[in-house]
Amino acid sequence: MAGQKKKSPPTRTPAPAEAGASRTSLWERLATPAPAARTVLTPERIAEVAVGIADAEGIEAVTMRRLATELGVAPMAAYRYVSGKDDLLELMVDRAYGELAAPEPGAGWRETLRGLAVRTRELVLRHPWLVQLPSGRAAVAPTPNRVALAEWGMRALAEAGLSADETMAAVDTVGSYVQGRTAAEVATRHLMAAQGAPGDADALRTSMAPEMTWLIRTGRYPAFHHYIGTARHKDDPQWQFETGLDCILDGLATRLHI
Amino acid sequence: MAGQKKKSPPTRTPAPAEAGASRTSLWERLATPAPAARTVLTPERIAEVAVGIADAEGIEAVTMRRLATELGVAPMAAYRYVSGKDDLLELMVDRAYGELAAPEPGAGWRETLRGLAVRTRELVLRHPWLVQLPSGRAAVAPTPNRVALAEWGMRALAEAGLSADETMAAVDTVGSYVQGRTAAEVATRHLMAAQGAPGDADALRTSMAPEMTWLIRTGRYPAFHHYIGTARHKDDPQWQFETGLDCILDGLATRLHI
DNA sequence: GGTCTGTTGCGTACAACGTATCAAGAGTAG
DNA sequence: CTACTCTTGATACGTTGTACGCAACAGACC
Repeated sequence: MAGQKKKSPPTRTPAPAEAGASRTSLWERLATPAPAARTVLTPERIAEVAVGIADAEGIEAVTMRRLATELGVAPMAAYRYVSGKDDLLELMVDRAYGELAAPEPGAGWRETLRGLAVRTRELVLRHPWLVQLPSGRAAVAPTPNRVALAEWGMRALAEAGLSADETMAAVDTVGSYVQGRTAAEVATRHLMAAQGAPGDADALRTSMAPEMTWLIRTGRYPAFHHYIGTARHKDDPQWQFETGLDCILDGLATRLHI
Repeated sequence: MAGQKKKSPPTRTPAPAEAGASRTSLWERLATPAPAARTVLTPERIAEVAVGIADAEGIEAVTMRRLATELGVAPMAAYRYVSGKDDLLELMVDRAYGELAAPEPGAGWRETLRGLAVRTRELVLRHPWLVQLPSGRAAVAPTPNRVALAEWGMRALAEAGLSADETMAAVDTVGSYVQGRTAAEVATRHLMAAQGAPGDADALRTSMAPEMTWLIRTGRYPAFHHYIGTARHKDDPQWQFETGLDCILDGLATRLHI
């Protein structure tokens, strides 16, 4: 089934320029076992190098030219494997999510879901660009390893005897929370890191982004001001993340009677 | 305090090119009452026109040139008011969030939080680009109207007698969920709208994006396959949103004893 | 009313990006 | 060795964001 004699069908469609209609899903294209010729470039290597750039210098440093340079290859070479930059980003996302290991089957649904959420947060902190993708498509694209994450969550809930709708709602709820919360955490960290305004000692004292400091001073947000002033865990994103997560898991247990 | 005689201080700093160090927060710059000269352009009009473009043709149609054309103005004119495209996006986001009205004070914390979440989802569905921003900074920037949303949430929880940490955790948890869930919903809708692959009747029957269909067929995701095949509310994002939201509200009530 | 001052908008220009297109190269099968 | 196919290179184009300097206008004061 691998190699035919004459007029062998093209083994891998060369990234069909995303022609509106028949967009074969990148993963489908990549699944053909790569018939081997002069193979200098592979999707894995492309993804690995791109992830390396993004980790080291941020997602905005990942340009097709920079990637090519890093790969020691001409600027257009990677286009044989990805149909455009969006595909590249999807490849990167999938590689990153590939770092997540499957949960051990023994644990209960709650421990499993909690572990997946916590480890996903750690993954995002390791690769902050996961929640800073410039594409919007890649940010939520169903890549194989990302779908695997949902699969694990659903398997964990199988024991609970929920309906299909309830199971999906539970998994998606936790997933949405993780995505939203980690995005906010990474953004906050970036805002704080970018501060350097002189004379804004308030910003450092209250550990707040300077833009936020000014907003607070307008007096439009008394409750916000009060709470942010007295909160003790304000600089403990892990506590915030896990507190919210535990609330959600409580809620699932309560409402779904599990 | 408004007009001095001679050597009057410059009334509005002309968008200081974002010089790393002293980044005055856009909102601070805009707060100076605009000393009136030949005012053809205002931040409000810029935001309004930009939002109009994004609503009609998607966020990728919003370029500085296109914006200038629509404003009937030279390409660089808007740079007097925004220091770059990121600022423009922030302006747009804030204008969109400005559509949200403050909740009525009478209701309890749960109804208020629920109403804010539901109405925020409707807002995002009205302006899908809110969760497709190419910047990542603008996507989570604390703009005045967005902070106002958090403020309302905190005021609603004031009656519940929670600690500052608990209050912030509750508001941020709901907010993160809304952000994550709506982003996924908008992305799914886009994926489905972009489908047109011939011969993929399965995609339509199961109302799944074609990329997802292929992934499922690999057999790597049996639980996912099973649940998505039997779920009845699979095409009812509102049900999914509200179910998850109610779970979270339940969880807050349970864990925080309110 | 004339002049002065500073803000507002315009025009040009450039570097960087994503990507289309075609030609050349490497490798294997016969 | 020859023919064929897949892979990479080179070149180039259109579009984007934006730096820079200059011209036009409004109002304040003499």
